[in-house]
Amino acid sequence: MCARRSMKPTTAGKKGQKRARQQRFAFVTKSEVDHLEDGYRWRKYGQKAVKNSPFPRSYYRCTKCTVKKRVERSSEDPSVVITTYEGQHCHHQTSFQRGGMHFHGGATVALAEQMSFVSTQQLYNLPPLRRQQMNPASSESAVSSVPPSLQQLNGGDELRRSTSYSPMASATQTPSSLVPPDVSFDMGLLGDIVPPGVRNG
DNA sequence: CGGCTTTGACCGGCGC
DNA sequence: GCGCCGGTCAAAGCCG
Repeated sequence: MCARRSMKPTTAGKKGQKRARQQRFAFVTKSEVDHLEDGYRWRKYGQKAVKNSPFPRSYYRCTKCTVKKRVERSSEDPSVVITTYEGQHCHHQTSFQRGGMHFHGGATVALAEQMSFVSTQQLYNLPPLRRQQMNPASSESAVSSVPPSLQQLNGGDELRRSTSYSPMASATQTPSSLVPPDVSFDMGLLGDIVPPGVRNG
């Protein structure tokens, strides 16, 4: 209303570094709620309506660190929520591990099993497909090893057709197949979300 | 009283 | 060079 941001070099002031070069990890989840409880405290700091989807995109930021989370619903399947994590948590879970009985100990595991790990690149390959140079080979993308199922989609137009998130359906049935033990999820995010024991199998 | 959510506006980058 | 889009901030309001 008044003097908004006097001089915030943050908005996009990273002109030198262009855009955040933090690890990004996106995955698809089938949930009614767009806010997935991953054990961290998220504070909503913005919401914008995107062209790709009739649903608005929500922006969350960890109250403990600078990790950001983007949540948007699929334009095809309102029940499908696309969550994109940016950055790594440098702290422990705030809650849910003790009093947060919302999920028991295996909550994280269940969560991971529900999710379909999709490389950000795939998400950026969706319809709009504007900037391809976003992450050509800078390995900026989160996942280096994409499951065969996903690769298939990545190679075909299926992803942007109607089977958008077919892998998710499979995930509901055979999640293990989507996440081979070879996958190198060194992105802290996954590591924080999924216990080491689970990642190893 | 504190914390979180909501809404609008502004900025920066990229595409055409 | 202009326009469009995405992303973030900031203030106000509401709820616990």
